[in-house]
Amino acid sequence: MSARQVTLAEVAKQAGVSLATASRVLNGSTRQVSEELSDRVLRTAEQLGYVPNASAQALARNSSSLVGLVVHDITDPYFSCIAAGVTRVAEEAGLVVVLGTTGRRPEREVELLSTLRAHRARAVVLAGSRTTDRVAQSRLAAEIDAFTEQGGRVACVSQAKLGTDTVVPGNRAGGRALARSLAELGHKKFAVLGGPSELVVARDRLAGFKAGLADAGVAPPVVINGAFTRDGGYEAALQLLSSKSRVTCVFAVTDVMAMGAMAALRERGVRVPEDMSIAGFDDIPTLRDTVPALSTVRLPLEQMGEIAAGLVLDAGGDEARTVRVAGEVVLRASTAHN
Amino acid sequence: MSARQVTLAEVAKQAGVSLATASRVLNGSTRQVSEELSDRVLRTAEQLGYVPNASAQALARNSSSLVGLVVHDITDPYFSCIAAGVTRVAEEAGLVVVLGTTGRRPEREVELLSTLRAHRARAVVLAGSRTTDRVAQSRLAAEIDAFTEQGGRVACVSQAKLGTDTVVPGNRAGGRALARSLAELGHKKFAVLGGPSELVVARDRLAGFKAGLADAGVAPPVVINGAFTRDGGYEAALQLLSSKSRVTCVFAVTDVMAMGAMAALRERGVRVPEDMSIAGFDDIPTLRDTVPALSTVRLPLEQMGEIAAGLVLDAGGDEARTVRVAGEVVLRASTAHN
DNA sequence: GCGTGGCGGGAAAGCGCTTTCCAGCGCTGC
DNA sequence: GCAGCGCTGGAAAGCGCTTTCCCGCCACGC
Repeated sequence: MSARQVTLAEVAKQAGVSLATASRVLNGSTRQVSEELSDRVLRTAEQLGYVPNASAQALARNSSSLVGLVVHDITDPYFSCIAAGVTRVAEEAGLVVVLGTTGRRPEREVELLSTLRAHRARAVVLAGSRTTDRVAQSRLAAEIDAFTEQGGRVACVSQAKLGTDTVVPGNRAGGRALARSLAELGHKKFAVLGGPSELVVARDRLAGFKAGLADAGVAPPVVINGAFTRDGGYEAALQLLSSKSRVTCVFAVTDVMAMGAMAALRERGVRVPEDMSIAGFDDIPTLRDTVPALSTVRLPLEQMGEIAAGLVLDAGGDEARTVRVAGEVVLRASTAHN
Repeated sequence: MSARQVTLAEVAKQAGVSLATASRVLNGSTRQVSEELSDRVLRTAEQLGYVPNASAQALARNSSSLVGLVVHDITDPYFSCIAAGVTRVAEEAGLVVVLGTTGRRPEREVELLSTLRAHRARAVVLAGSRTTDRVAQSRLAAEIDAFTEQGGRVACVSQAKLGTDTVVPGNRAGGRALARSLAELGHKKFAVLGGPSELVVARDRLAGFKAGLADAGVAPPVVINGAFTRDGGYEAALQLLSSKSRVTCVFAVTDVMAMGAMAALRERGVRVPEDMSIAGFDDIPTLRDTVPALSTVRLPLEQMGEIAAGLVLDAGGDEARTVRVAGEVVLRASTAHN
């Protein structure tokens, strides 16, 4: 084993041409090569099973074919959908996706970016949600600068005041619209299961929701913060149930949290939607199969990944571009009239 | 922008040492360097924000820090769980994961492997399910050979007669055990929603299930084949309902298919488990939140990813190793006595 | 005192490509 | 007839590292 790899030099020699010619044939050089030589090179390359060494190419060209993708947790449907979108676009462009997971640790994000920089990734999509932690943010910003200085491009999914291209879901507007729809159903007493207070996404959705309630002349909601996960939603719901508040409708700031919350309600014998209405945010695909079907604000997750990848791949100007993606309220069986 | 990248040479010059010394300091060379020089190098590297060029390192060392991961569809929880396991192990080992998705097209698998070979990935985990398509299989085998020839390692998740390290879930045994458990509940008339007949995983689970029924002295099941997806399960279930067969229990060969089937049953007003019991296979995390909770055969998906990554990362002998992972029958609310 | 061996440091030869630069050649235009 | 041009092919200089090889130095043992 470990038969040494076929190199361009071997192909060239075998075909009786120079290294330069072989290189020109086997890669879309601007230079023309006569059909005869070209054929010969192609044939011998094929015959020898030649595969160019990507590292060498990257080194010589000073640019690689890697695209980074940084997510918190790939098992979370929110992220895996975005990942699907990003990989689709990247693969179509003949690029290769490097997947990094942070486990929700901001410092991991910085580490990953640095690794990606080491690999001279040509672009990175950051799909983690930004925090309000000043220190973490500034370190991240510094790393992003270093990355772009080197000629790499960065795009974020979800808002980030980081001066990068960004795909911004309508978190605030979505939350607001949802609140109004729910108020129209006659609910008067709301609870919100919010994520960790330092997450911008969570804050925006909450703020939007509050604004929507205010629009409808409804009292502000009870807010319970929990982890941004299924179990976080579960815990938060339990906490809500054990509190004295008599709410009739609860909004979990992500679908994943809402699923956890529904499990908690079910366990405690609280019927959805008869005793309690519940809604989430994102419209992850698994929602189709919950019972009752969960009301939510639909975000085109895969498409968001595609857009982010698109932004980051076509050069664009120096200007940071922002693409807004609207959320659409989808009322299903988990929310009823009150 | 595009301020040229800090190179080792610059660090060396700045620190007043040779290239060799700088290299030795900044990477775990076996050679010792005096503390004084070492300090100086480290300090200037830090100060200049030096990040080694991974491509150059890969080229010089003739080995990269890339690990490939090939899945059919990253949004499928089965694969995303495995992916989580693989990335965890890879990241701990300081490696970087390259994610490739095939969309269930066998030729894509070959392409991806070739790309990974171009990148001199040091290892690859193939998480797609093998098919019985001879041509596709032999092309894949050839590509795997080429990859290993080059010193890369390959591991497969799910059985593959490909001569690679393999993590083998107990598909047959799991199917068999499940069948027996279900027969014990008193069911006499079964249906199986099988995947495409050329998928080995699907076949094995089906075969095991049939064997289990035979063990219990129950008649063979009605078999309906559909796509290996949620919608495939949905369609297959509809087909089952419109057929004349009066079955009381249905086994979908994957949880994802089972979820689709449950949706179909729900739509048609067939109550689970009162009118029909249903069970799946895999125990994907989302199962926790279906109603009724789905009976299944539990596979430690994330762990399988970890094991595969482990196999592929620690050198091991030339021998192809096989790790068997047992499935455990988990009966939940979706299956009832008959 | 001098060969020996161990050790820290540097020069330089690659690793497998890309790309610049130059040589040769057949044209055109004066 | 020849300067000038466009075009194809090859030689060779990198790209940023790692690693071999060599050199000088010091501590030893005889």
